[in-house]
Amino acid sequence: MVRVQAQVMGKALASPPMPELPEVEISRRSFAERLDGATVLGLHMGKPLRWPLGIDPEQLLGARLGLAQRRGKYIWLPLGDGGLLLHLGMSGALALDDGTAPLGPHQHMALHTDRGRLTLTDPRRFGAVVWSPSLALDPARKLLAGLGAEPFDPLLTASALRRAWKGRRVSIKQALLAGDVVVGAGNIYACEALFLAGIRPSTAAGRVSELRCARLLEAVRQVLDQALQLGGSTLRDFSDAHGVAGAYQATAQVYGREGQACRRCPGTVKRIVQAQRSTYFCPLCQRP
DNA sequence: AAGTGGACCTGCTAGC
DNA sequence: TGCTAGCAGGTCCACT
Repeated sequence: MVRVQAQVMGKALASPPMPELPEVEISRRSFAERLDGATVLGLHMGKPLRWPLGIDPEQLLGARLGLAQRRGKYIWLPLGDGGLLLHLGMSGALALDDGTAPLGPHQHMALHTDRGRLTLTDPRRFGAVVWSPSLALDPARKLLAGLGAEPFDPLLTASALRRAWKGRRVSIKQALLAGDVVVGAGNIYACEALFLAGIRPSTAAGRVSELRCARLLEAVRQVLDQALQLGGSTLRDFSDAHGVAGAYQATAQVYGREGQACRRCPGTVKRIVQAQRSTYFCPLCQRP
């Protein structure tokens, strides 16, 4: 199991980065094909997660799993007549093993199948495992209803972003993070994408021109794609189902780099707080 | 309608 | 050294 110290420029991060879209997608890929068609032998739930499971695990015995899909940061795992909606919250990680090792204190879900055991390790328990009779019915319907477009959806365009954000007075950083227009950019990637696009995070979303929306969309795609290729950003909490840690974090341009030199210009990376979250940016590269 | 802030939770760290 | 307060963050929800 690969474990890399979480550090940036020699300085330990205050807290590990969280699962964002690339991490969720990598998790999904790491077990989806293996469990497609598997039979459930048992489902064990540990300490309460964000919501109750919503079904008696006994009712799932013998049910067949389908191919796991992703929508935003949610994973939909078809199961029997319905499915499980999974969310990794801020500290969750999925792992596939042979089911022989005893469960750790933070492993709050264990799905035993004839092809291995899928576990959710989630120390902070902001994650979720929820039964839903289908994607079109509650609770899945309600949870997925407010999600914006998938960032790699070819139908998503700069003019669509411009239209959606027109008149909105919240900052572009908060608008991006809200995920109601485009999903997938959490705090890290939102900061990184705005840096790449040269947009000041505090700029009102409604004041971002279509040209800059185009740059931002391009930047979001670039940042997420790079993270996917590098295996996700998290070095400590996150790992895929084989326990392989990600390497994106080392390439961060601004995130977690307050007071350090900008990698593009003579400026210094600044940190501000927006909606109770840290935002990192370069005041010289990123214009209002 | 749009925006704001609280709640959830626990590991880590800075500061006393 | 040992303790504690504060911070990190994704999402939903209640409230303005």
